Amino acid sequence: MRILIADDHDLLRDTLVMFLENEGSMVIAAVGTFSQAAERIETDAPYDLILLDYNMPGMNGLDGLKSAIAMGDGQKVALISGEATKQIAEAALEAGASGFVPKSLPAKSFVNAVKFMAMGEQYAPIDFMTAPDEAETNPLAENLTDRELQVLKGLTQGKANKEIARDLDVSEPTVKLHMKTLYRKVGAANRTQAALIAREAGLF
Amino acid sequence: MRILIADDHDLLRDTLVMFLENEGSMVIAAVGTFSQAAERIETDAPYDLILLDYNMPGMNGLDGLKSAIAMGDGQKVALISGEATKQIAEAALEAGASGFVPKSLPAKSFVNAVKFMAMGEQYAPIDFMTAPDEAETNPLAENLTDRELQVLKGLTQGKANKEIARDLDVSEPTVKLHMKTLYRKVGAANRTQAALIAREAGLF
DNA sequence: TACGATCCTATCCGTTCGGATAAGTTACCT
DNA sequence: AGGTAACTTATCCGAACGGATAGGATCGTA
Repeated sequence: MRILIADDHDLLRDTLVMFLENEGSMVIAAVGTFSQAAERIETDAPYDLILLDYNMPGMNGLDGLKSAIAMGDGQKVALISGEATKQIAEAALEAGASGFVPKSLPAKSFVNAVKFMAMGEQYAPIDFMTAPDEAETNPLAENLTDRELQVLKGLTQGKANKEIARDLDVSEPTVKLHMKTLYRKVGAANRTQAALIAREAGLF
Repeated sequence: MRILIADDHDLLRDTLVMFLENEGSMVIAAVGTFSQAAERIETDAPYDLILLDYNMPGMNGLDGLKSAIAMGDGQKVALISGEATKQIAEAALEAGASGFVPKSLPAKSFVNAVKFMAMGEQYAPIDFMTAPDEAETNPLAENLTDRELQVLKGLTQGKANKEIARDLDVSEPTVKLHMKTLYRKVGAANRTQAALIAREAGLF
């Protein structure tokens, strides 16, 4: 079984290679950047499974995953990550990944997951995926009307009321009203606070 | 040689334990949170070396490192991390850590570093420590005077000029002047943009 | 149909901002 | 001693903002 591992943490990569090869019946190739991984996929295909680290030079979020899937010609590509959220994992599976493997997984389970995915199954740790979305989409966005969200978006881009009014094709007083009400809703005393709160909540 | 490893990534922990024990002459204890590590230090001391992950439940930045050093009664404590910056590494060594080990280290070097530190030496990878500060502390902060930074800090807390003036014990016109000049310096058209830019840059 | 929620517009008023200008004080460096 | 940079205060003015208030339009639901 041929496996390609791409992770920029040498420490994990080296120990992982040793661990997997110890398992027998596995041949592991390991690289440290996405571009190296892409090269291997080009020249060294096919692999039974390709593991890509989410935080790795060249990955650029899920872009790397997607292009690896595209160029892999049917090869199975899975995401591995230490910090990624459930949302990212879902997006990865959505994009066609064979699985998502958090680094918080015990090594034994990791081996099983690798075998599982190499056989063509889709893998993701149940407990990780069923964990409640932290505070759902956003406690903020829920209470805001569409218009208020649009105004807030303009605000987080540092725009003046007048600009926002022009963008939304409404009058300035209208924008000011939405502004005032959304301040109340998000608990801000002024526009700067509102903008920071929105950013903090990960909006836009 | 007794080693305690605390890291919340089971994957790395498991493989690492195996790798180190394979080396012979090492007895490894491994836990996944800072509180577990603290417990081991309390009951299971002494260790020849204690390795703490920087991103781990309960660590709270360098607080965990410091308290581990304090309670360790002379035991050597080192920091291990995948994402930490050079600044953090320096602060850790400053705080009395026996070393700093990035996860980007090859497994072989890792073993050497562990032995080195267990012998009482201070370790940190040269290339990592001598790497230029990425764009210095912050391209922004460099050009701002002390006062301007203080004003900017107040701004990122959503305060009004008047509040900031009171906090810094200066008059409001003074704050406004600093405001104006720092807008120019960071390239902001208004206070909201300045606040967002500062946050974006990781200031405060 | 009536109600309520949402969205839009408008006016008014006081406050806050943003910018220009002028000028004083320290402190440090040459 | 002179020069420079940073920090400080002040005044003035126009623009933007924050809040209150009072309508009107639309839409879905009771």
